[in-house]
Amino acid sequence: METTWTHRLREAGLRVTRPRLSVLDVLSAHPHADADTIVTGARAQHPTLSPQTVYGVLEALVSVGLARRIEPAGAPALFELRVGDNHHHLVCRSCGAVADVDCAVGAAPCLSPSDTAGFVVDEAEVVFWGLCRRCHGQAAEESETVGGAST
Amino acid sequence: METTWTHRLREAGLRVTRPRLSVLDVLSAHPHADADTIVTGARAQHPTLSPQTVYGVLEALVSVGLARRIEPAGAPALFELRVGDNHHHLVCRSCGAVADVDCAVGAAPCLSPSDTAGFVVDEAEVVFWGLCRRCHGQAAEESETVGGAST
DNA sequence: CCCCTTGTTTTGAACGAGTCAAATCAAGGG
DNA sequence: CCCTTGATTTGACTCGTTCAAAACAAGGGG
Repeated sequence: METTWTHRLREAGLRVTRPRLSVLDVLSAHPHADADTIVTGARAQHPTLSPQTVYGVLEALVSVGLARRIEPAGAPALFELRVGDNHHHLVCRSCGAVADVDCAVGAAPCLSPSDTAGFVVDEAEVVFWGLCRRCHGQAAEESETVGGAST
Repeated sequence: METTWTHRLREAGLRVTRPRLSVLDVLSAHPHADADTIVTGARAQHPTLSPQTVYGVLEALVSVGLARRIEPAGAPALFELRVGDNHHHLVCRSCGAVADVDCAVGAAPCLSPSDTAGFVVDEAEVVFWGLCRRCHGQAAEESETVGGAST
């Protein structure tokens, strides 16, 4: 349904505007998009949209819990619509691709550090670093080539 | 021993210079310092030290494995000398204080996401978010005051 | 249906953290 | 003591993001 976002926005106490619907559309199509990707994508529907507006929309969505911001080290922030389940992420060191992971084993094993040093912990954020299938495949090919085989 | 760092640097194939020793000193005293703190601290020993030099030193230390860089979301990067054990961190949402945590339960439970979506994972990074003892205490005091009690 | 209020968007400038590049300098082997 | 090469310095610059003021429009009240 097309008007689902309209309802979600109003339920959250936000006005329904074109920039917001465009951003939500882009996020549906790109589940882990950075601000720049969102600006570019949203301009398909709203060509005059400015980056600042997108930042404003994203902040509004995050603050009412319709979107979540993730910030992998060394990369611009990413936004996703999957909220409320505190899932984690796989990040490719080579191409930056991101995939979702449900919390590792059972409920929330990572929420139990052995010694919290007096901290009251409310969230455990986990990032798995590695290579995505494609980049890992390329790395393997290259080492083969280096090894001698060609073509 | 004062010359320990001298040996470590040489072992790593790095020249021993004043900026490097100063940075290492500051990191010993501040186990989770950001670049700015390091610049300020190191200037006690080397007043003309520039930020760019510190960035250079830090990059050198990280690249040879004498230091580790951590990047909590929404804050400047921090550097620490505790390396080689892939421990994790507690971060205070209020004041930014950081404490070390040994990996949660047993060996490395977090290194086993249920479904890796084709990724080859080489590291699991865990950040526990919450409030440190001091900030949690202040928050409690304030809600008490709001609730009615005083003094 | 129009007006008014208030939240949004727009415009444009500014910021902090970090990077890049060329020139100078000094560590430490010969 | 000199020379090579890596390290530091200087300065400009980039990127992602935030700030502020003015123009605008969503949508409730009359």
